[in-house]
Amino acid sequence: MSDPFRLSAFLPYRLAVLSARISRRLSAEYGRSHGLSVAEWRVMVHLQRCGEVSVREIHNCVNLEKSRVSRAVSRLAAAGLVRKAAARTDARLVSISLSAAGEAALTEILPAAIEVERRLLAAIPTADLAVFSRVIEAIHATLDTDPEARPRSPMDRTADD
Amino acid sequence: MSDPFRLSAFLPYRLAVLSARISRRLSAEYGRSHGLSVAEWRVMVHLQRCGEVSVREIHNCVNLEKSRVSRAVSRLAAAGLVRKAAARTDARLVSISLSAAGEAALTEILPAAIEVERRLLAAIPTADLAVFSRVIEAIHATLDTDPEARPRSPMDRTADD
DNA sequence: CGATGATCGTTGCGCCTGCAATGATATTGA
DNA sequence: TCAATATCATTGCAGGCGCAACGATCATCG
Repeated sequence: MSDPFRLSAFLPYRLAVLSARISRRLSAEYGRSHGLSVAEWRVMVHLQRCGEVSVREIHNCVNLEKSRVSRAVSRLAAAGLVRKAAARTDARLVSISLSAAGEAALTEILPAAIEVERRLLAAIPTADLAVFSRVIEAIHATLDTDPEARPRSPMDRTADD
Repeated sequence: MSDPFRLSAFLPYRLAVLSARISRRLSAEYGRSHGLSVAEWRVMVHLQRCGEVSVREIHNCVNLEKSRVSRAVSRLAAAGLVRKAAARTDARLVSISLSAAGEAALTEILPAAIEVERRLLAAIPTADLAVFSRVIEAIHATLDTDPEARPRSPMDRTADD
C-alpha cells in the first residue's frame, strides 16, 4: 500500500505536541507557586507591560477569547492579584490593573519563566533560532491570507523590532 | 526601566498561538465535514495506521490522556466510525478498529488535511524546514532530560526514518 | 433631542478535559 | 492454589472553554 499517513510527521500535530509539552512544563513553574492558569498568566503579563487596560484590549493583544479574558480577570480579582474599576471616560469599559500583590507575584514568577525558556533554547545555535522564527512568521503570513483562518493579534505581528 | 517582558517574543506563547491557529484552521476541515474533535481526529488517524489497538496503545502513541482516548473512542463508536470489541487474549483490553464508515470518512478527510499542511509549508525553503524540524527536536530533547517535564510518546521520537 | 445601531463586558449553556477513584481482569510469587 | 499486586478501561467530579445571547452604555445621524 502507499505511504501511510504518519501523524508524528504532520506539522499541526507536531506543533500541538511540542506546545502542550512546553506549556505544561512552564505552568509547573507559575502554577505551583500561585495556581495560575495559562489565561491568567497571559493577563498578568500583559498588565505588567501595558498598565491599565480593558478586557477588549487584553483580548486583542494576547490571543484570548474575550469571555476567557473576562473570567480570568474575575478569578485574578478574587485572588487579589488584580483590580477592577470602572473607567472614567467610558462606563462600558472596565479598567484592569495589577494590584501590589499581583506585581509581587509577577516579580517572583517571571524570572523562573524566563529561565525555563532560556534552558530550552540554550543548546540551539543562534542561526537556527533565526530560521526557526522566520518559519513561524512565514506560516503566520500564509494564514493571514487564508480567509478561513482566524486573524491573529496585531501585537504579535510586530514581535521583533 | 529595564527591557520589559514581551509576551509576543516568548517561545511558549509563540508556539501556543501558532499551534492553536493551525489547529483551528485544520479542524475547520475535518470538523465541518464530520464534526470531529482533535482527540477524535488523532484516534482515527492512528487506527488507520495501526489497525486494531487498545486504549492504552492509542494513549501511548498520540499524546492523549487515557481518559481522553476512552471518551473519544466512545463518541466515535456512537457515531458509527469505530468498532469496540473485547480482545480475545486479554479481557481487560478493548480492541478498537475503524468501521467501514470510519475508513470512508478518513479517506475523504485525509487529503484535505494534508492539503492544509502543504499550503502552509509551500512557501518555505526546504533547508529552512530542515532547520525547523531540528530545532523542534532539540527542544524535545532538552525536555526529555528534564525530570519536571512530561515524557513524550515513544512513537514521536522516530518521526523521521 | 431621540432612535437606531455599534461596542463593551458578562453570563448561560453544553461540551471537553484532567485527575483521582473504581471495578474488572491478569500476573506474580509464596 | 490463592492472596497480593499490577494493569486496563471507565466514570464522577470539578473546572475551564467556546459560542451565542444578553443588558448596559455609547456613538451616529435624522
